[in-house]
Amino acid sequence: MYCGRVVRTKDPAVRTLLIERAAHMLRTREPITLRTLVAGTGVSTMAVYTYFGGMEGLWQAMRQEGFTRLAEALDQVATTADPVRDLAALGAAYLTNALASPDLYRVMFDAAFALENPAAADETLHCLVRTAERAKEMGRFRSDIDPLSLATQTWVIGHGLVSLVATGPLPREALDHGIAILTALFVSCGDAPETAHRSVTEGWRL
Amino acid sequence: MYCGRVVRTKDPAVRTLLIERAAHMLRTREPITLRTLVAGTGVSTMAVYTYFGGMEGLWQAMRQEGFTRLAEALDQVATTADPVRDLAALGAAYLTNALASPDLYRVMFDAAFALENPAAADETLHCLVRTAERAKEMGRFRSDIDPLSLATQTWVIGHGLVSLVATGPLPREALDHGIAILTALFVSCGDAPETAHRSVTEGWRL
DNA sequence: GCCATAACATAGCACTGTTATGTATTGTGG
DNA sequence: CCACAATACATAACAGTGCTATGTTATGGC
Repeated sequence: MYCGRVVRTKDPAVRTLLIERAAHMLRTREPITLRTLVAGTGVSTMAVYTYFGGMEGLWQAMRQEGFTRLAEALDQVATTADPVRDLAALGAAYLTNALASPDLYRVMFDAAFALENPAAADETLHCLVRTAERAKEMGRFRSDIDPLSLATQTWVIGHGLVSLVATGPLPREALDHGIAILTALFVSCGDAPETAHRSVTEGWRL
Repeated sequence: MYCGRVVRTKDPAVRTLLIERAAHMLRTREPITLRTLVAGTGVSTMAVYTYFGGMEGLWQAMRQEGFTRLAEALDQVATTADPVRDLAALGAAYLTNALASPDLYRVMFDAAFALENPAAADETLHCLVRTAERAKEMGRFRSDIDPLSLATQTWVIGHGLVSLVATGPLPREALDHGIAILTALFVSCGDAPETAHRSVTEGWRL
């Protein structure tokens, strides 16, 4: 059996260089095109095709990078003895991360990436689910509460808030609505109203 | 003082023709470009510039059209004796309208249209606010509830749901989470849990 | 040391939105 | 009534886009 010879290997440094340059151009609001991306880097336009298979592949890589950073940001949220506070803090971290780089956020949730990487969504939800489970085990939530559903609902609230604020319709102060909605949601899960309100306002530090 | 003469007037029919054709191409997933848009219509590419000032102007007109249709869809929601049900129905109508034409929805909330037409958002919120006021007057909500805030929160929930479902991360069944979140929100406003649940499930017909 | 194969560079293609330029049309003031 | 000025519209060109065809260079296994 003939095994084809592998003769040249891609340089991973070039790949990360392009991604970081694209991320930088995204931050500085420069339009990212094939030619502006490679300009000044010394590499030619073909590099985008050998490393990403085209511009769409680069955007996919950017989305992956965005989800990775989001997961890191959520992981850095402190775990305290109050899981309800932590759940609100995770929501706040979601907002902070998204509003810190709204352009990357827009790329992440750009349409037409359906099912491209369904694991990314689950990964994002994972720490939310664990925190919800913890709150349930501590007796803050009723035993019939589904942690995954609650995590999803928390995500929905955070995403709706940051979407409407980032794209313009709602002013930045509207983020405070998150406190009321989350508190109502957690109370409906069995937490005591005063306790829930205190935990949420404590975790909701933007 | 010299007043310039107005000698030729634009034909409004051409404007609506282009908008409707663009809307149709949006529905049929055809890529909308300057040339594909005017192809077959008999008008030349310059028409887009005389009527919209360019492609960006056409997208703005599309957004306006989208918000107008959304307002009409919300206006068609029946007003019953149960304002809490109506509030949930408005949320459901928002989802239905958005998912019926997800591409138009994406255009509407496309980024970089910040403050382009801030009245559009208020217009969208208006019937939500009125319904919230009605529920408050009927004693379903506490007297300290701010209808505008509650309407905004309802909008945030609906928008978060439809965004995550339309762009892929969440499956369509996730729309059912709206019932739990809205019920929790309305209960937090003073409505009785059983009554709120019944009203929301009644209004939440997708 | 071959030499097949991948990495890379160059030039061109079809397409995009936009604009410059020329023509046709039309309402109105004299 | 009608000449004219200003607008609507058509044609063609321009700069820029992503992408691909083609040629060149470099490299690692036999």
